[in-house]
Amino acid sequence: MTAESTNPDNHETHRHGYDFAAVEAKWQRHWLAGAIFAARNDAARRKAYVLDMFPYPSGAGLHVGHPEGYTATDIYCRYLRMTGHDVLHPMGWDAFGLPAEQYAIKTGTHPAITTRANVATFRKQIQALGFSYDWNREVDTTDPGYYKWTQWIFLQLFKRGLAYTAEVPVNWCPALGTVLANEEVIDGKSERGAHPVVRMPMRQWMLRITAYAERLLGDLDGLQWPEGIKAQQRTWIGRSEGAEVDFAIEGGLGVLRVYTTRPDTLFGSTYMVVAPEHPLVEAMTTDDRRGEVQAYVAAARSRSDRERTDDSRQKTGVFCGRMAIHPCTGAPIPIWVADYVLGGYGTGAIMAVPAHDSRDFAFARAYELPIRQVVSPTGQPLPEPLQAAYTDDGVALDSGPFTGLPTAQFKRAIAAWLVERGLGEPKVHWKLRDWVFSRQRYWGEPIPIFYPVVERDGTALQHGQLQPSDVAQLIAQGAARLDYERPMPVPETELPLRLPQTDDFAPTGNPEPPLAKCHAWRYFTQQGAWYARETNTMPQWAGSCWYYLRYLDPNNEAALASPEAIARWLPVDLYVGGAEHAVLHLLYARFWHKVLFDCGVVHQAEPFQRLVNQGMILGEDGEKMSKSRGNVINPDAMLQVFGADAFRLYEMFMGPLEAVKPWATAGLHGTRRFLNRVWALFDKPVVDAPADDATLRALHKTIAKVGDDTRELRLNTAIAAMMALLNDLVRLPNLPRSVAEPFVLILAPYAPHLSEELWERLGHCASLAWQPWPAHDPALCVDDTVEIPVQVNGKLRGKVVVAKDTAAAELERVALADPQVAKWTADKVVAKVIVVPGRMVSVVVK
RNA sequence: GUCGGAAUGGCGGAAUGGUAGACGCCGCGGACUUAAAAUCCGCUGAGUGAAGACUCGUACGGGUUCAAGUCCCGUUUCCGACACCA
Repeated sequence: MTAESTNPDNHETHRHGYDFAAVEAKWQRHWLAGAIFAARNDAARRKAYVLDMFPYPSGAGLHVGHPEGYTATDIYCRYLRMTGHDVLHPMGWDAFGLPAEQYAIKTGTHPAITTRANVATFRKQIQALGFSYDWNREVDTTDPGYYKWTQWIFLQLFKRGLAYTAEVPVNWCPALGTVLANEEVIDGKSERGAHPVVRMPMRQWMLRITAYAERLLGDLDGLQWPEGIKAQQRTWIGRSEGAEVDFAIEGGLGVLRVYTTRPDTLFGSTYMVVAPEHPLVEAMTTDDRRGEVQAYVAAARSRSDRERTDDSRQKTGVFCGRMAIHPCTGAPIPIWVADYVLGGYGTGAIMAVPAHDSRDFAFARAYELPIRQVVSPTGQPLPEPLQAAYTDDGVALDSGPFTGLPTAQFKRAIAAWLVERGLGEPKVHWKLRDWVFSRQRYWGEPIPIFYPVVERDGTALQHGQLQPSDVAQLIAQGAARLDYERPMPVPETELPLRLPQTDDFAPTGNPEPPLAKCHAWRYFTQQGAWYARETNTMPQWAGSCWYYLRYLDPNNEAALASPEAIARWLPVDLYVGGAEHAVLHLLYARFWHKVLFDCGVVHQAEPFQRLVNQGMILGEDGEKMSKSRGNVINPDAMLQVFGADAFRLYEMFMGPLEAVKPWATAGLHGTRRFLNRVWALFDKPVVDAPADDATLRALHKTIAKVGDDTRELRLNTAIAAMMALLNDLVRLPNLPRSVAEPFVLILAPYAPHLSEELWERLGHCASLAWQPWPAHDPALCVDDTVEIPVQVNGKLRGKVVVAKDTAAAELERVALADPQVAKWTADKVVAKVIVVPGRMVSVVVK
């Protein structure tokens, strides 16, 4: 008996089982104080790098979704330690981001202070769940020691020509005086206050992720990732094979180049469309159409991407007045300007084939343009008028020399034909765009770039007696400007480029970032000349792109991680997190990893070998948890009532890790009861006598199953198996040590606090965290006798109990002799008997 | 629309093509208690039956097989992602 259960002051907890609050606090202290889970590093042992997607430490604290993935990886890691692995299992904070900055603007509290407080809350909450993280490796993306290396990676990108600036539209909200992120803009209005938002071009940093499109696509094949995530990334990258074709523009205006994936429908092209931003729009527009076209282009420009791509919108466009010459038939076809063609994809111009493209079909219908069939399933035209575009492959018709060719052959033939005549060529295009990398925000990593300050005539602004604020004034007055054509990298030795301390996070009132107001930080002299720092900061994705590398060697000041640590731990063997990061985070991180691979920093092409998405936990009403629905479950409250072990167990017992599943607090009573029953089991005398055969078999089967299930992350069925074993053990008069010890050990990854306590009670002084996983005896995992179902004409009619290795002939004899079976075979002719020894007997009668 | 996933008792879920519903929740009955809670024992897919037992049953319609929740074809519904990318 322990002190808890005999202490009269503790009768409350005794009645409900053991004092889990005391036990859990005790072991959490013990693990932390002894750094029990510091990653061991012995090159002779197998390594495992198990990673959770690190959280953004929001002010709201942990929700029940966070511990779902964390518990799964914790169980897995504890299992791996017991099976002889060196395990790297770290945790950290993705702490740059919008909410802290918005809070700062509202309250004046510096984001660093908010962040520190939130991190402390998160750490405490996570530790209260007893996870076996190596806390010596905690990282925080807002720590200058961390973002020094985020900036360093940016410089590598810059040096390789993968970071560049371009004029890109941003969402500028004049009423709020700030630039908004896409997700802060809803239907062209600001999320807060519903003020109008205008799109205006601004100089932005871009990352050339498109240069890696081919590799980002190809390398997906070798990854152990959910099919859905791979499919999403493939779609996002959007490789498309087709051809570019030149159409001559009437009036000697050169050629209009289009991209199509269906060059086989070339003969069906009855008009052309260029995007409103196409460079030739101006030149192609005839004078009588100019007013109309200009108005259309202006209207299109003011529309947001979202509006323009709204599917339900009626297609619009204007005829520019000019005709193109069909390269095959020589027929003149009209050139239209319409915003259903996107400027940023392909060549920004298409040949419209209304008979075989649903968008062109809709447009042709609306503007009464001709529709010409050139493909059909059989090569015979479908009845006209067509009700919809026929977009499948088929056989060509009315296509000159190509008539009668199946689509695939046609595509090959026309490609050669186009190349031969210099009219076009096969071409691959990608949907993936370069990554807009700058944000007009304070709370992010400063981009380590600066520009010369020059006078009106372009000569360097000399130091003189100027102060930074004077320089700012000169620029404001137009007497000086930044030479954005000459971006210069901050020397690596000067990293980190720290965020300036400031209390002024308020929007600037113009599209410039808040850092533009930090004159003393922004303007500096070097060899007598003035320079100005970049004032855009990096997006939140930056820090999360490479954090898995910093964990390897978090305090290294000379490199982002030592070559030894990189060689030892990479790649990440298991990465667990939410599916909401299917595309962006996982694609960006893969991109950076490949760049670092090309830099020779890392040695695998891919960072994350195996990926698992935990399913969302819904509210008790089956709806997504949200404050407005009032169905949010607070994990702290659950821990208070049920304890960490019961909470962990419940989250895993709810169902498969990947599944979306509703919360049910009632279910926690089940896991709480289970743990109490385990505790009560040890009230039985622990004896050194051997266990009976049935118990031994049940134990060994359970050890095998829990091991298998844990490796496969089928944690729900592993728990069910341990519950079933307990149901057997409680019936025993006493508890053989040879059963008690393995049982505690297999339970340990799942309910580590209780297990440590029981392990100690069994007389062990060291933590069980590094105990070997109990071995199971395969001979004890099968029964000597088995119950064999007997089917007659496919229906279960009887069961016979036989020795497990009963031969087929004997099994058949016993089965047919069984009275229950005989009842169904009497008066019938046995036509066939299928015997699967050890499994079942199936009798066919007539 | 496209892509990915799912559909099994009152609920969460389990089932290498081979005894559907393990395990748990809820519920019901019983023991203990002055009583309740907690705990322990038992029952718990639907239907027929006194019982032995039988019939039906894994979204729907077909098919393959001695045997289908599981494999194949088609349909419906739900969830998630993408969505004018030519």
